[in-house]
Amino acid sequence: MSNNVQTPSRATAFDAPHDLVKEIIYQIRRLLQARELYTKELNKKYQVSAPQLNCILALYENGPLPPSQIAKYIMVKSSTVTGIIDRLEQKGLVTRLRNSPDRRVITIELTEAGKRLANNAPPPIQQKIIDGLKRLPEGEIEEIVRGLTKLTYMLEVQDLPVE
Amino acid sequence: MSNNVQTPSRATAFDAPHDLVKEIIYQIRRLLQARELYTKELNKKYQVSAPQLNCILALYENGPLPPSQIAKYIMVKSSTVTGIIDRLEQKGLVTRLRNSPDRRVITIELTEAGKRLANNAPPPIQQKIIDGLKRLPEGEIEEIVRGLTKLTYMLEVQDLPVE
DNA sequence: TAAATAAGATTTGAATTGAAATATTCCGTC
DNA sequence: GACGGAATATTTCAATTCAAATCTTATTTA
Repeated sequence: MSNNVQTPSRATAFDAPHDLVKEIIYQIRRLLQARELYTKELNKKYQVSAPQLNCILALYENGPLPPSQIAKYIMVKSSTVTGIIDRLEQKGLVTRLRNSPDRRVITIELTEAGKRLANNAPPPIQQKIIDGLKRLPEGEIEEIVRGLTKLTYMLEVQDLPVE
Repeated sequence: MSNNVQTPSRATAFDAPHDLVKEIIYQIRRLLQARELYTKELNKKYQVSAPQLNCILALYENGPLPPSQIAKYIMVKSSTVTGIIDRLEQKGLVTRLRNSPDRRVITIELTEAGKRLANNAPPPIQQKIIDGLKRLPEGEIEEIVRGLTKLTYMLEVQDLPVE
């Protein structure tokens, strides 16, 4: 992936849809802030943050995984996963196992408490989005997906570096 | 805004567009990671991060502002702004002024170096989107805006809490 | 006027994030 | 078997983010 910083080229009067672009940037920033506020709230009420919850759900859906795999599922670097696992382990929700023939690999496994949490967990994003989308005709949902996909494609994260 | 964590209601087979919802969550996560990778790269090449740059641009476009106003422009809480200003001040790009009759208020002002940076600034993440969007017909851009707006509307972040 | 309240900025503390450096282990080649 | 490189996990470091608490200053109320 080429994530290169480009040479400055400030928008001019000739950039056709400049206001629309501003609107898009603005909406993206809103999405991200909503996400951030939600994870803080989650943490207060359930003592588990969104990244931690995503990690738990990845393990619940896929079985025990090494950190490198978790990183791919939840789309963060593996150095980030280490910290998340640390905190989940402190809470007794996961355990680190060294049971692979390859002794570089460790396996992260849900404890019983971790499985219980996975079953009763709040959704990893606002229920509002899920509920809101349920009320839309499938065509509109597809439109949203198309739009987002175009954006991520522009950002060249289609092929996220696997590290 | 009520951003409350709602009672768990895991999606079931009866949730029609479940995979599409997952796809949406996935794409949002991608947007976030793209933003994060970009800001690291920016920081390495220009010694200024994306939030710092956005702060500089907000000041450039609107003139000197107090931290509380900057927070609104770049959509973060004001305690976050304090840290950003600290680092910009250390780099000599902005200065804190106490020139308001209300002595609680401080004003952040660009230095000459700060103005130079604003003029020659590397593009914030926007530029990639701008360049990408230039190649799309206006109708598709509007589609993207519509989709994002629907999402943020669902989150009821239309009225982001001002703090 | 005195006390309570509000507003603006900051401090503190915890979590996330990724780059870079560091171990540890494995694997191929010599 | 020894060495060099690749893979896996971790550590370290700096930046961002927000909530909550704190400090200072204004404003309102009693």
